[in-house]
Amino acid sequence: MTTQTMEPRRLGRPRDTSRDAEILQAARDEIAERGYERTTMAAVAARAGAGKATVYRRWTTKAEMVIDAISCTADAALTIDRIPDTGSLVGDLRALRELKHHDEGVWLALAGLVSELPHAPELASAVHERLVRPRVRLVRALLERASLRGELLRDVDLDLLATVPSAMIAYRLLVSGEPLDSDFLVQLSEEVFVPLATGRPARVAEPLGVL
Amino acid sequence: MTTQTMEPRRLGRPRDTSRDAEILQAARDEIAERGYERTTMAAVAARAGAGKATVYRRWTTKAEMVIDAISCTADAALTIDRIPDTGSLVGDLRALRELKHHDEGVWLALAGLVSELPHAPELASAVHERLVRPRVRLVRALLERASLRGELLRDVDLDLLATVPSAMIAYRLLVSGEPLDSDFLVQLSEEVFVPLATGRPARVAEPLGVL
Amino acid sequence: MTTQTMEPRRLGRPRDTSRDAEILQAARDEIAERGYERTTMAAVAARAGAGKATVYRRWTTKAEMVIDAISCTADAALTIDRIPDTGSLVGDLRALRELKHHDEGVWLALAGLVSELPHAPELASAVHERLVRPRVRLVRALLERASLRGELLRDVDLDLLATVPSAMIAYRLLVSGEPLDSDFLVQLSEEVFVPLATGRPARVAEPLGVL
Amino acid sequence: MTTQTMEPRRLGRPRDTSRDAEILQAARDEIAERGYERTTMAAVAARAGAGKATVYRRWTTKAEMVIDAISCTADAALTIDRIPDTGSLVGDLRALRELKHHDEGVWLALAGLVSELPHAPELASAVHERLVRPRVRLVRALLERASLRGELLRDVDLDLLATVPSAMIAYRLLVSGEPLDSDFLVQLSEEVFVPLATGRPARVAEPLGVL
DNA sequence: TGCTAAGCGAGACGGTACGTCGCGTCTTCGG
DNA sequence: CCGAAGACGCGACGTACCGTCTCGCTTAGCA
Repeated sequence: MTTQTMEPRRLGRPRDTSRDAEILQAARDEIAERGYERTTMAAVAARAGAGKATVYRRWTTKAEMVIDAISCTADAALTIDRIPDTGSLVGDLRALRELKHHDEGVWLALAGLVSELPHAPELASAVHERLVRPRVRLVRALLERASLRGELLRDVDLDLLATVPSAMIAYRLLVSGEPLDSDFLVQLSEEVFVPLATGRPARVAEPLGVL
Repeated sequence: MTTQTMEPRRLGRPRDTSRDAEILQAARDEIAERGYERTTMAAVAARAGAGKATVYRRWTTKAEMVIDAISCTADAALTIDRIPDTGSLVGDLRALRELKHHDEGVWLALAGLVSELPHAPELASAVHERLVRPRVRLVRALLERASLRGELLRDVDLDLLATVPSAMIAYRLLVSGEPLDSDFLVQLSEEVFVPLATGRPARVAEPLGVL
Repeated sequence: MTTQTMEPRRLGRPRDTSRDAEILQAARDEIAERGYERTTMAAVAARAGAGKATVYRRWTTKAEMVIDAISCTADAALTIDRIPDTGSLVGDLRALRELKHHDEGVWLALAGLVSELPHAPELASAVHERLVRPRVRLVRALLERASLRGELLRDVDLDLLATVPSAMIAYRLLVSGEPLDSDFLVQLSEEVFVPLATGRPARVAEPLGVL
Repeated sequence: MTTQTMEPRRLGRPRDTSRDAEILQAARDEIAERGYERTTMAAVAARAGAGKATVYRRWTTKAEMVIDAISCTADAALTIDRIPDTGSLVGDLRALRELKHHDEGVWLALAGLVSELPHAPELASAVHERLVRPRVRLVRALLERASLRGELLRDVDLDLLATVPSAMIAYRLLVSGEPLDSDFLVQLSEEVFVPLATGRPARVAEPLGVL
């Protein structure tokens, strides 16, 4: 047995994989400029200097393409390894805030997909797997780290707790339409998330906003 | 007594107000069946046995119509008056849960509007005023009632806190796609919201539904 | 019984029949400028200030539209009544040449349809009925007029004979690509058609070209 | 012996000239089945078991390929040498009819090219040279042979006359859509062409097919 | 009672995005 | 270097939906 996969040795000209990234970048740019709804497949293709067929060969649907576009970003690969252990949950979160290049774009692009999710299970699972889960998983990892330190309340449900930041951020961007300024992020972290996890009240005396 | 408004005394056939409710019901049905994106003004009109002009005479936009459709429901008018004062925040929330006829429909319809909000300020404020604010306001009223009882932590930000339940519910329905079962609502209330507001950990001794 | 037709009393906004002519004119203009192949439905619609749907509502196919476009012209309605009886076949043809506003456009548009005819029977019969037959019928009527005068040979097949001018004109425009100059038309008439019909040789002594 | 041309001695694998004929045959088959418009280069290549590049290496355009396809047939090489001198024009034409393997296919393929001719001069001249001229030239040669015999009218224009059969055949196949049955060919020859050339009426005593 | 203006169902209108398909070129691989 | 396969840029196709406009009718309220 030569190869472990049964792929039948692709014939013909292979996909130009460099076009993938260029098209996804064009998609991100269009979405950033015009929003999901007003983003056109033709415009994405034109911006990437590609034909529409080249786009549709890769993604059969605008939604699929957008998922790839917004999940293939640097900070999508944000893992617990890149968050230094500062010795406390509140410190770790502060470190996380400094790392994150404010991924508003991801959430705003998600806005356009939300209406499709209930009727497109594959799309929903892709969104979940690529966009939602990584963020929740990272928070959960921080909670587990804090748990090892003994910072957490005994009986708290980590799975539920880990969704709180994503929920609050999504709500602020998608529903109430306010920006993700750092005041909000600090407040979310130190007045909501940490007290909830540790059972200790927020340290209100401390000046808000590291940045 | 003349009319108090300067309306120039409408001539001609008056609008048939009974059509409003029928159209809104048709809109709700279509949205429930097909989702916001796939709902067509023509389909709503046809389902209501009306012409498109009859619909557009009342709402200039699909989004506006949908807002009316989903905000004109019984539990949209839920106010603090209808929540009995049970003597504790956790009890009040339990009463609220019993009152609420699970307004999933409202949130799912909201899903379709989310993508338009960043580009349609009027729509955004309508959504905010009609859908979001009433729910947040109700929660805030419950918090104020609890505050008078002395249940709350001194320095908690009521405005931020009051958005937590809406945020968690929106996230569950719109983003993670899970249903609003009562286990979740109990957990949200008693493991997240109440501890956050009062600073006291969840009453873990009490059975929390199935889990 | 009220009306003789069973038409069910058309509902809704009636077609704006004035758009028909404007679209057909736009189609003729586009075809004249760019040729049949390069004429686009979108371009025709845009030139007519119409939407594509308005065009497709009337003609489901480019070919159908073009047939209408080229058959709804003034000289399409050319009948024997408008050809004065000059007393001889050759004179009648001369009168015909003066009447005809050189319908090259019709034939050139036909060029684009020719490739579809063998596979589209409806199209073929439309082309035949609207474009070909009227021209052949006119010539045949002139032949019959000449026959009453006793100009014709006894045994000539009028049906076949009547197709000769159309065939020669089509061949010149579509196949050999030469223009329909008046020398050719005179020669066709006086060296080919009249001798063929009457059995008398062309009158070569006479100077060619009335015009 | 070196090559007589200055071609720089082609390197590498020589072109497989057997593919030419296979591709042209595939092209003819496709055109016969689907018509020129609906014939696809990809389909021709696939039918020939070839890649599109193999096709385009030989002909830069669908039209060019089709011209080759339809001009590389046996009776395309029909010359005056193969028409026995029967002693009369009408006899020579009868001999020609017996030789010709009814080249309907050529004319039907031409149908698809007609629409391109006005905008593609090279294509037009190729069509003219390869398809039209040989047929006209053959007829003209027969006319010249008849002229030597003294059969023709003195002042007839041979160039114009020689196009009549092609024009009538093209018209019948491309425009009126009727088949090239032998009745028509006989009538064309003996009631139209010969009388026109010789000035003598058709020999009506002889039975003309069915009619 | 009849007039009049606006409401009504129906559907045509100008736009615009969609996803598909064909053309003619280009790029990879194996022979 | 050829040949098979197929990706590429381009752009037309025909469909669907949006929000507006227009048709002929119905229906209230005023005269």
